[in-house]
Amino acid sequence: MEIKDAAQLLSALGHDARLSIFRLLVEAGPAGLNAGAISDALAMPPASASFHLAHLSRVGLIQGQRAHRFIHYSANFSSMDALIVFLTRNCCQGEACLPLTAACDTRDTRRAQPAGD
Amino acid sequence: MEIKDAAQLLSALGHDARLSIFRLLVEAGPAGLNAGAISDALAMPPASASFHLAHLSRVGLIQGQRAHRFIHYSANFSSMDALIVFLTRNCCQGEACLPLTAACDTRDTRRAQPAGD
DNA sequence: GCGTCAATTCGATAATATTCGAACTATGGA
DNA sequence: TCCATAGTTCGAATATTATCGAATTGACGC
Repeated sequence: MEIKDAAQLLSALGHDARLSIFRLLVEAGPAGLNAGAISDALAMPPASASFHLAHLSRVGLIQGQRAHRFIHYSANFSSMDALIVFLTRNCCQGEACLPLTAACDTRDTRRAQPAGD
Repeated sequence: MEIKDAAQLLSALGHDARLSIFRLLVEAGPAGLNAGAISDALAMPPASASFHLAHLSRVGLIQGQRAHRFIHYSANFSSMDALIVFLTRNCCQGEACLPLTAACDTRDTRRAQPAGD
């Protein structure tokens, strides 16, 4: 991943509405949610939700798949993964700079982490 | 960390110039770099660099400390750490969704990772 | 075909961010 | 005090982004 790609992803996430959508989908897991459920959950006008969903989709952070009359959106975990790797690569000259991230093994124990809520 | 705070950090990083600065400082480690070295390394006019440094500093992703005539900027690793935790919290319904991040233990082995460059 | 529901696109407005030369402030040395 | 250097702030043009009602497209059942 290059600077431009990473900046595009970060910029897409750097907005309250889009970050809320993305987090919702990240927590929803691979099954995802349809557009109506998203705009409903976040009390956002459908047109606004659609605008932001299109943006997230365009940069590859989420994807939508039509099922009958609904479009199910889900987070693209691998692009989030790549983004985190980009951010932390060659970091901090070998010091242990990310204790919370390190403590999180990206599996089930994460849910028990004192994540600083 | 709340949505608004995270969005502010992501938005700050969501710009080529600022992301380049931040990555430069992340790789520079705790010692950091002074403003001139940064604008020099990135071929950026001092006024532009200063504008972006101020932005990153305002949201807490970096900090500057004066030393004689220089101001040494360095990355704030703990805010990056908190941001990553925020992004990945309660994610993916317990599936192992972040293999690359998981493979990175945030210590010295990271530098040997096949990070997908 | 027609009505209905899910979702998107259009469009016009409003707000916010970016750029960077020039002027300015701060620090340190002669 | 005066000069040089490091860095910031000002300012004004430019560019980008967000908002969301209304119109539109697409899918389904009847």
